[in-house]
Amino acid sequence: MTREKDRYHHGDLRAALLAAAEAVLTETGVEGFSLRAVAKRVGVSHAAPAHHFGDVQGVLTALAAEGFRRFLAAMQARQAAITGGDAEALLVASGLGYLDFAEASPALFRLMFSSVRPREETPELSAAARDAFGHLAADVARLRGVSPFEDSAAMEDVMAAWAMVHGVAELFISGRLKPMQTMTRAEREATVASLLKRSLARAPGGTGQR
Amino acid sequence: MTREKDRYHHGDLRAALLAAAEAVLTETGVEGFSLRAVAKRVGVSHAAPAHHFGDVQGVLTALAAEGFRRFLAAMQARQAAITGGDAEALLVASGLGYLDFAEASPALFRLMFSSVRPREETPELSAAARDAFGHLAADVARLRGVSPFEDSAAMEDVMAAWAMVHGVAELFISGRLKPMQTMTRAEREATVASLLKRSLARAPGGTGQR
DNA sequence: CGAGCATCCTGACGCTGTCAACATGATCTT
DNA sequence: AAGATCATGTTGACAGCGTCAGGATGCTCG
Repeated sequence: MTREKDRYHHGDLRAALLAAAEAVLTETGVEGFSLRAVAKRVGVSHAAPAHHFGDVQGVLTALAAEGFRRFLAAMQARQAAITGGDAEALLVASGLGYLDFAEASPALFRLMFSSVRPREETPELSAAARDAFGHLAADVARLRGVSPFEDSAAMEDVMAAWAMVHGVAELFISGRLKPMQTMTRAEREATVASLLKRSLARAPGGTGQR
Repeated sequence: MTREKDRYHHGDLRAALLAAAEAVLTETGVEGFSLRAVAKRVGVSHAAPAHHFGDVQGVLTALAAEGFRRFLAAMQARQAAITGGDAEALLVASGLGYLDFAEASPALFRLMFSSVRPREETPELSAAARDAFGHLAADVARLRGVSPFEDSAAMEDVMAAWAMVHGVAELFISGRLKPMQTMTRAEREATVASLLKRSLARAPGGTGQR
């Protein structure tokens, strides 16, 4: 079953390249990302990555896909940390996991959500993104007792919660949410929970859309 | 006082470069942005932009600053279009203007909010961004009758409304808000208004932060 | 043991941003 | 009016970039 180390010329170059790529991404952002810098960091020739990922877009696509998987894991981890929570508490936990990820890996977060470089149509990436979205949808389904895909009001709940937590995440890692930057961690989480609950408060009458 | 046209070699190269830069940005995104492509589009040598903007970051910074000014104008335009609206209707109008801008200039929107390339500390850029934020804060101040900078509950309202509309904008231009992509313009605006009103619904008890 | 193949390297191409040196033309001083 | 000065724009060079073609290396399996 082919141990990771001591085989081939390098070992497991693909994984090593991905790790180095994330490091480069973190240091330089998507805009300054360089394939040659990744190769140099691993100590391999500048053209080696092409054999595993095709081109630079391939590397960024694989990175984004792995990002979505870890993103989902961050939400699940927050949920696993609470014991006797109701459906709303579980949804709030997902939101906090959402923010955990964005805060821990802002460059990766932006690559996933605000970049045109990864190939969106790739099966691996679109599946990983769909799973992450599905997690939020499932949270709302549990809360409302109905699938968002069959109930437009529940779908509006999904959009509301998602947009709210995503907006907070984006603005926060951009340093534009000044009031939240000065809070303690506990204060911040309480505020985020409060904001998320707002997003679940259905307006009287709702949208009126089908 | 030095007319814009018919002087120097080109005329008003700075403005022409900015216009070309926005076109290139729209076509290629931040990641594929090229200073030489901008120069070529204007029909000028590849090093000409340096005299007006220093380097590529200077161009993107100026572009982002102009973006924030037009961003503010889009919010004001929506407000000017309604006649007898109350404070909440005015805030919703700002939100719709927010989305107008993001939808009309997604690449510029991302440059302003999700890129590390513009120099944030530049006076021109930070002032333009501050004005845009101030507009939202003023909307909330009118709605609540108190300045968000003196009332933490009102500041939470600002964060809520901002995060909500920003999240909607980001997810929408990324094509990730599927249910909203299939709506008519009127349906979409009604949904956004509904979501924005959610963000203004204070939870019973609030956050409890100072 | 040797064929085949996945893996990795070398060298080249045109592209990029930035810099230094030079040309041009408007403005200001004397 | 003439010359100096400076903003404006050009040219050429440099290293770094992504990508491709071709060659080297070493594992795997017949």
